[in-house]
Amino acid sequence: MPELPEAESISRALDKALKGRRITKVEVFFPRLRTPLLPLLKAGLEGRKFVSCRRRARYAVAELDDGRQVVMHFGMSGVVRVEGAEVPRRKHEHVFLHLDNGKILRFEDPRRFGSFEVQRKGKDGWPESLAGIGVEPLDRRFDGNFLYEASRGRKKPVKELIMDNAVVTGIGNIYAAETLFAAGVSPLRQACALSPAECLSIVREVKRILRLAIKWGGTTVSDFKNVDGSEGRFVQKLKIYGKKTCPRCGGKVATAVLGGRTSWYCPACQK
DNA sequence: CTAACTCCCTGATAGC
DNA sequence: TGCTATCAGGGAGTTA
Repeated sequence: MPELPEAESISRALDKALKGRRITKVEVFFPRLRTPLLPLLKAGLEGRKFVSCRRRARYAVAELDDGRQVVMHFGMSGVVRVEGAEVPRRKHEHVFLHLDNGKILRFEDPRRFGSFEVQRKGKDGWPESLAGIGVEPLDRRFDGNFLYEASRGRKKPVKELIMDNAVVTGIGNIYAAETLFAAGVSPLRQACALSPAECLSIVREVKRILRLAIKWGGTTVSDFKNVDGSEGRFVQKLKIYGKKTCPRCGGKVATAVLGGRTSWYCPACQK
């Protein structure tokens, strides 16, 4: 499932594949994903040229030469490819943007949790629809002090706090679990009970693990594929997510449901 | 303001 | 073997 590192891999690949390419035709094969797709047909995209693609949170944001942005979210099962018309349309490919080099930007999403929209650019250079979301986890502003301040007065479990996109963006279930295991902090701990040192440790591990995962091309768990069809290799590096025994102490890994998501943790190593 | 809930969706897998 | 039930997940929305 695409999380931040996957969105980063995709955005980098799309930046190369789309830069300078003009859209020649738009096709939509399903009325909506998480949001309606039909507005794409009326957006006047034909003739527009892509100038870049960058990541924000778990979105890939491809900018057009008129200042608007194609904003993609991959949900659980979203896959974007750039390939030719000789490949028959797959069952769950919902959007085609034909390009002036004969290739097609194709968006596939069987579970339709993703989104594919055209947005106006806001004052901060990012889509208006993303205004007000939290800080990027790899930004300098996300530091131990930031997390400590953000956790004051918050009684929810720390795992839910670091997965809250209004606080810090793009940390999904897998990376939250891996981070808290590396930091030795239980996902169940109330955020307001964290010490400054624990906040610093969590922040450091978030950054270390996300950078490592980006380097490894993301995590392939079931659905994720890179733009070139390759699978992320970070899955080989997972230490706690989906595991039965703790790689550190050999004890039994526990699970708990937090915020509707299964959390894996070692009760002996994470306090 | 926070917290706790629901909903959206398909495919893989488990169980009978 | 073929059915049904369960689970996976992010983000938006609602309610208290």
